[in-house]
Amino acid sequence: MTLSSEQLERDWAAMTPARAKALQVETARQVRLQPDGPAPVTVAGVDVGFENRDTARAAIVVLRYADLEPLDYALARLPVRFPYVPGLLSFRECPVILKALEQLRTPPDLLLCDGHGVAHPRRLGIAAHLGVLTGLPTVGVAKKKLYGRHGPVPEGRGEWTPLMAGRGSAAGKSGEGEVLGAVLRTRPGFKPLFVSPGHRMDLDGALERVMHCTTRYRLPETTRWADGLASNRGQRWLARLEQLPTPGH
DNA sequence: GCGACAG
DNA sequence: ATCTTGTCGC
Repeated sequence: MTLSSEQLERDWAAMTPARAKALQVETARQVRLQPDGPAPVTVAGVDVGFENRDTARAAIVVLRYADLEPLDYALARLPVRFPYVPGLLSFRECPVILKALEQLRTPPDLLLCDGHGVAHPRRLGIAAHLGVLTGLPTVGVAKKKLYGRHGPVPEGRGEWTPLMAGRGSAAGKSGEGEVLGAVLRTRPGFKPLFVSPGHRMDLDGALERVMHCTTRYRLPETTRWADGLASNRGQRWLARLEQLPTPGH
C-alpha cells in the first residue's frame, strides 16, 4: 500500500469540488496504461454502499483468479465528507475503500472497481485514481456511461464497441480520436457494461479480466460479491464468507 | 438556453 | 447510491 487511509483523510480534509478537479488533472499524469507484472492469482471486487446519508461502507472481496472462489474479504465504515458530484466520485469513496483495503490479509493482484477507469472527462475515474493511490492494477466496470461516445453494441456475449473520447451520443468517427474504453456485452439481451482500464492496465487486458470474472450473470462475480456485502442487506452474503477455509476475520 | 450526468 | 410492492417468468 502506497498510502494510508488516515493520511488520505488528512490530505483531503479541505477538499472542494474545484480543488478536486485540479488534483485530478495532476494525478492523471501518474496513470500507466501499460500492463505489467505476472498474470493475477487473485482478483478483488470493491464497492461502496451508504448506511444513511453520512455513513459510507466499503466492501472488498478477494477471489482466486483461477476459479473465482472467495478467499478473503473486508468491511470498513467512515463518515461521508464529500458530496456526490458526477466526475468526482473518487473523492467521496476512496477514503473508506482504502480503509477496507488495509484490513485485508493479502493485497490482491488486481482490483475491479464499480465505476469508470480512464473513461472520464479528465481521465481519472475512480478505478484509475484508486490505482494510483494504491499502486495496484485496476479496471473500471460501470453500469452506466459517464463520458465518451460509441456506436451500436453487438449482441453476442463478449462482443464490444469502442468508447471514444468526446461528448454527445454520436459514434466516434472510426479510427479517429482516442479509445478510452469499451461498451461490453457480457450477457445477450441485457444492457452492456462500460469497461475501461484504470492503472497498470490496457483495454485488452481489462476486457480479458472482466470477461474472465463474468460467468453466468451480467456483472462480474467480484462486483456481485462486493455489491452484496456493501449493501444494507448483505448479511446473507456474509454468511457464506464466514465459512471460508482461510478467513480474514 | 438545453441535454448529459459513474455511484 | 437509496427509498420501495408487487409482478412476470423460468
